[in-house]
Amino acid sequence: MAKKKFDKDQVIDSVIALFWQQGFTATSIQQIVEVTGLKPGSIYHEFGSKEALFQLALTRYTDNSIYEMNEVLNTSLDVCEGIRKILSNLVQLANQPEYCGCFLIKSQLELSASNSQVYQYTLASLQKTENNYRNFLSRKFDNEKANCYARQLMMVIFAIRVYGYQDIQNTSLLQTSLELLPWLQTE
Amino acid sequence: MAKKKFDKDQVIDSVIALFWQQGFTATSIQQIVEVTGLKPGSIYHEFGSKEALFQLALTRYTDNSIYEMNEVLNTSLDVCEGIRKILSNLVQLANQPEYCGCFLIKSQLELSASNSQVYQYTLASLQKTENNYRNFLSRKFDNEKANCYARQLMMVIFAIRVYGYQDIQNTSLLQTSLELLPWLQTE
DNA sequence: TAAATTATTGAGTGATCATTCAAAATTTGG
DNA sequence: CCAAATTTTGAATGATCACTCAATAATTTA
Repeated sequence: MAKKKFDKDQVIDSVIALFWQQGFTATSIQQIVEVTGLKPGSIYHEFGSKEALFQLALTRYTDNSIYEMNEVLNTSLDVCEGIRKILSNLVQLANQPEYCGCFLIKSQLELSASNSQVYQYTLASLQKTENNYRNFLSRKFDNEKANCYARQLMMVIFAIRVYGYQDIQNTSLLQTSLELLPWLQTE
Repeated sequence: MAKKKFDKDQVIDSVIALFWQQGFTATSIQQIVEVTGLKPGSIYHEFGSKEALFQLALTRYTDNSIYEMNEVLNTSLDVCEGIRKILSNLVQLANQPEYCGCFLIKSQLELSASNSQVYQYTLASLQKTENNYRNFLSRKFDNEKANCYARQLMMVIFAIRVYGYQDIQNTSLLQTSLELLPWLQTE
């Protein structure tokens, strides 16, 4: 067996930014060739298709997002403080000049008309995210409340992700988010 | 002057659905040829470019959306009732099987990396929508409150637009929206 | 009706699209 | 070190992309 020369993980990493910024359709294999340094043949030998590579990139993004999310949540002493930290981080991202939204949401909107496997994946992943928040919230709240709050939280996160393109002052987006979720205030 | 044979407005109307569903990049001139019955030459003679036609389609969608929004608002006796009707309509749209989100938001996310004129238009249009809500809310609330509530409302609307892809039961999305905006309850 | 003006045509432009594959290079097992 | 296995190559595939333009058709003006 011949050993692989290039690092598959590294290729996926460099491709994430491309797909994230431009979307699936607007990103060409040629651009992937330029960014990765691989030739078309190598890309297709390793990944099979543009769509399969896109799925790998999106999966890595999602897994990484959920991992980081849980890291913030699990290092917080208070449940609500953890959520607040998450929201604060999202708003901070939204205020960066090179902000390009949420890869998962962008993909969902772009591919919604196709009903492809990748689109189904975005649906499932966002549901998984909500479930993750619900589980975390049930540390503090009863099941009914955790359920309601998790959905509210998801909606506010969606809102931040989209509103983030609008350039308003740094603090305002976070403030409005906290107004929408009064139960986040522990005091 | 030779009289025009085809109805420009009608062409734009048939093209809206195409761009709305598939996005700018994924929609080809060939598809536009098929849908409108026009030949490529006619399309370019009349509209100049794919992007210009897209802009016309998006502008009509936006103008129409704001018109319909104001129609609902102005035929409501109470300010909050008007807003509730808007939200209810949006949720109802989101629950239709052929739901394809908000054309403006989809375009914003797709074109955000390009920083094109169309992208700038999406930013301005969504800002205009928020201003419209703020003006309406100031019928009932003082300026400060109208400002806060308009932003909250925009965020909830963004959230509905995105969450709408997830297939949850009909009532749940509206209920969560109303939970997020308790000031909508007049009683 | 004749001439001028404009709309429409549709085959054709070169560029770029995702993808392929036989050949070359590389690596490993014996 | 040789042979088998695997990776990598990169030119080439046909399809499709947005777009053009000289020719034709339709309409208006004079």
